[in-house]
Amino acid sequence: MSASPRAANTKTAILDVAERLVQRRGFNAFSYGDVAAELGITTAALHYHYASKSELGESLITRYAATFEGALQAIDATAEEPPAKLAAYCDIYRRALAGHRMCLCGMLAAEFETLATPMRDAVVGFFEENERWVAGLLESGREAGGFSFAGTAQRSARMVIAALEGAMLVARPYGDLEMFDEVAGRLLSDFAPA
Amino acid sequence: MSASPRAANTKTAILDVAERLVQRRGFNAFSYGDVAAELGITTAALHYHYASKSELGESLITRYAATFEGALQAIDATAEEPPAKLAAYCDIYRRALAGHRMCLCGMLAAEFETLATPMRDAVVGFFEENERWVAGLLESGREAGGFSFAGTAQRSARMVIAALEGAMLVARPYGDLEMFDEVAGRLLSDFAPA
DNA sequence: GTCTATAACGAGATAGAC
DNA sequence: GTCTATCTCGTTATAGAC
Repeated sequence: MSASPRAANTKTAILDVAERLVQRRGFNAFSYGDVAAELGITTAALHYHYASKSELGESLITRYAATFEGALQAIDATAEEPPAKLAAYCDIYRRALAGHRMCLCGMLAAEFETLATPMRDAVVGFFEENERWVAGLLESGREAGGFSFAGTAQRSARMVIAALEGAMLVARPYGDLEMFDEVAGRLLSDFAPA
Repeated sequence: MSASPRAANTKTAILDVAERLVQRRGFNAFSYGDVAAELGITTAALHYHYASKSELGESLITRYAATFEGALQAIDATAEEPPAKLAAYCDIYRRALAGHRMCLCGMLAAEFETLATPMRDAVVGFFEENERWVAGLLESGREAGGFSFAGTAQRSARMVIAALEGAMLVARPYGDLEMFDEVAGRLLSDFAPA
């Protein structure tokens, strides 16, 4: 065993801890000290892997977006109908909330004005990609007859994402997963054909 | 600057500046120094008016909730029909977004885990009050025939608030007011009778 | 790759003069 | 009611030893 595999593990472990802290407390409310203490290393070691907090933030978003994209492709790969796929999409958000986490990019959207440009661009990119995917799903569902809605698919996609991000935001203070389910359930039934 | 006529209203001026900073940057990303510098006073003077940052935060939410409540009563006092009242409700959020601001309590909801108990309670109280008001409006609209929706009014009210908070959250990074309008417009048309 | 040590700064908060 | 001065602590970040 060389020393290299260990390095990759530490990098990943840092991302894991930082990701959870950002999703729960926000980017401006976690510190290198928090992450270092939890991993049993020093902040200096942390700076070896991620030179600056902004750099760590960029890596956080990049990995999160890639994981999210993977989840979307997994949904696409199922033989389910569009309504079931939309439900699966809602469930991605639900699982984060069940872990007392906000969507990473939803949290960063709140703190948007305090972020460096590279992080801002990455956050916007995440939402654009999601909007594109949801719009595609809605459109194919409308063509297949599983969905019914007025206006453009893009407009409805924005509604879906806004409602889900907002549901997480508001349900978390209540500590009420059922409140999220109510919003998601209502969202799904809104697209059901009459 | 020392002869500012604002001197007698320092407490209010502090709230004004702090409120804008929290709505734009978040509670954890503004400091006594930021507020003091903008007002041309020292942080020591600030501590005279608000002994701690948490105390300032509580006053911020209390005033915000009262102002919001006043806006709701103003809507109630109009002779408009429920759909027009719901549109007016959406417009409260829209005006904040036009000023590049998140809803104060939406921002604090993101930072919820980092807040002291009194601030948490005040944030939850704000959302409960809003949910109550919107549910009442939806119910009276359904009875009068201006609205049509399935399920309980409370459930639909949660959907409305989640969508509006989420629309603000997601639209702000884009700097796109029209994106908020799309979500709000879709929300309003969803409640229109078939 | 991780450590010790420390720099450099900003934060919230307090004491006491005016 | 506001000031100067100061305290204490936490933060990001760097230098250099191991």
